[in-house]
Amino acid sequence: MGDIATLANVSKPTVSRALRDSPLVTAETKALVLEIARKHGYAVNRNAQKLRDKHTNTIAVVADFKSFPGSRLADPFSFELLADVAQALSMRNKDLLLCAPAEESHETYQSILASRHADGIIFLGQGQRDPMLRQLAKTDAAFVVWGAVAQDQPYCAVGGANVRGGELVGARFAENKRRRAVFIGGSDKHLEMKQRRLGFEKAFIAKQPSATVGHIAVSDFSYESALAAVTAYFEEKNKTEYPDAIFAASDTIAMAVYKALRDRGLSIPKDVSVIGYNDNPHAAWCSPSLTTIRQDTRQAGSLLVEQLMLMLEGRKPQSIMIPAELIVRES
Amino acid sequence: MGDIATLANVSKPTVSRALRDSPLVTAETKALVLEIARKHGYAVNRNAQKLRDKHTNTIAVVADFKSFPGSRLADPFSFELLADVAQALSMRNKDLLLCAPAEESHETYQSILASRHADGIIFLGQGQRDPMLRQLAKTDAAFVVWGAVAQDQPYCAVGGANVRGGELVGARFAENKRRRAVFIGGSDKHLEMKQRRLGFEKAFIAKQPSATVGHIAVSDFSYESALAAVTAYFEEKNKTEYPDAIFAASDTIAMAVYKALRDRGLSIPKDVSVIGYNDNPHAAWCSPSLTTIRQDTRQAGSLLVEQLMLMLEGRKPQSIMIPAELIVRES
DNA sequence: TAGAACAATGAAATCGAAAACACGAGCAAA
DNA sequence: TTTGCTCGTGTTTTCGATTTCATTGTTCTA
Repeated sequence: MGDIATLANVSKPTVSRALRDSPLVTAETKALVLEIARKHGYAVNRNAQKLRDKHTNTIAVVADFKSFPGSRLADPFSFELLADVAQALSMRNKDLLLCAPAEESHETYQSILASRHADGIIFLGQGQRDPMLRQLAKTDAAFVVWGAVAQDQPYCAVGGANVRGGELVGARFAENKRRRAVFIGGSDKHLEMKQRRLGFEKAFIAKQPSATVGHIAVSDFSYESALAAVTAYFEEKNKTEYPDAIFAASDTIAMAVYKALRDRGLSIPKDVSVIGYNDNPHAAWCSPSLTTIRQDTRQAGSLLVEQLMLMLEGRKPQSIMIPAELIVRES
Repeated sequence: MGDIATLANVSKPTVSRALRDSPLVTAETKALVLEIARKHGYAVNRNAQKLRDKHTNTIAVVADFKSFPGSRLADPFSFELLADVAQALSMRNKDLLLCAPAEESHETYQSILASRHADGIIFLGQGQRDPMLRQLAKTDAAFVVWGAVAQDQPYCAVGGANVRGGELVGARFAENKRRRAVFIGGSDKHLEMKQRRLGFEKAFIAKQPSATVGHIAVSDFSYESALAAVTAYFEEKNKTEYPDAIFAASDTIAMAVYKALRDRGLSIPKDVSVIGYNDNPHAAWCSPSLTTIRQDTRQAGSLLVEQLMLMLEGRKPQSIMIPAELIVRES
């Protein structure tokens, strides 16, 4: 910056002001400085800026790419969410630091903020880290979470209306006169999964009091483990006990269900209805196309960013639920 | 840092050295400083560090999330690649700055480096930005690109063996005695697409000299535009001219082909063979399961990072092709 | 025409860490 | 006993931009 100043025959502060388009410098000087800076490919050093300004203008985004080490991709839903968060941040001119932390402790995340790596954190996926997040909330850390929105939560979360989503599925199965429904998804440690299951069971049984509801637990949300879980389930039941409706907690799991049903020669939806969650692109493309629950990731992304910005301005953020919509297709 | 120094009864540089585990300080002092720092939740200010050190330890990754504005996700392949690049970077303790630049010019990217935002750039997807990249290569910018590897390229690229991939498909169709093959993919401005098409046509015609090869161009790689393009293609042909083999430049496009064929009551693979590209997870799940070309994104990610690191060390990087593998399934 | 108000600019201090350099103590060799 | 070296530590300077605060002219008002 000193060089530019010399070249323009002004002082460093003037260059700084010109570059930040301050009203304190003449249009003439401004133009001169800008021209010289451009010509020499000069760009202000962001690190000096960050040091001086004491804020970094960047947000750390924590995403779990792999549902477990060595597996293939997590559900594409996470990526849509990431893409939409990225867009929301870029609209506010914030930089996005993508984190896949090695160690999962609140100290790790505190130090991201303490070291001025980022001004705030967005967690894409609450998963099983609720206890850690509660710890983190005790500090003055600025963060928001995509996940279940609950009553007693000491931190700000934005998430789908999971209970409602479950209810929609339960009601739909009931309407179609299904009698042996099964939920397949994660354990109750996963708050979102628990909400979906609860809403589902309640709504289904309310309308079909004499029907039954089962539960298949999967350890992670990969296709492989879901397939293993469903297969095991079928193998220990005899044919008369087979479900006639399956609610999969994600579309990826639903694909594993499709496979298991096809292997057994069961037809979808005649023998068994299937409903998924998230409305992955290919839910619409597969055959039969998959009925599923859609959550608007675009809206989710911008709400997450919006609430975090509120926190950074010192204002109070709000936990928000975004609607769940049943997309009825063939399954 | 000054405070920690006072508390530990030493000077700032000693704290600095202790924290960086320098051999110049006593194990005793080191332990004391570490303990005090931990207790007070102190973390070194990364921005001051970056300013002083003149390098940022962060890499900018440019990813195109949307194939065109307003569309849904780009092909999941990009995300697998992103995930694997993220992992490769985190193994080297590099931070990942995710960029979705508004303006696509070499100046934009130069200024990311000039402003010390990042030390280097990884472009995930060459797309149509080859001319821009050539401009950028004229500067001393450190960057690598996922995309087509070509002879006269003035920059370092890591990419799939697209010609070879195309050849595998062409050979496979020829083996199956197909006579009217069609390639559906992007224009020749997209170097990767061009390579796939060329390899395909050459290999197919070589083994089936009397056969024909057609070409359907799609503007972007979304399901919707692919479906529109295929549909239009079928509508202007009469039945006898229908292809009996279709090579889709991505699995997403292949799904659109599936849909179009199903709509016309054509059976896969009896009437028409279909082969895709990338081996998306659900290529294996759909029915009939999709024969496709696999590229190892894990390897791609670590090679991209490795070559970039070479550049940053001042050594000469190398463009590298990773193998294409034909995954034979039902289609 | 003096004095105030104002507009544009410059000098110096600051952010937090790290490297260069300096220094004193302890020890070995001469 | 003196010189010279190593070891641990402290002093000082530096990185580059920005924000006081001070300083010029300039214009306007009484």
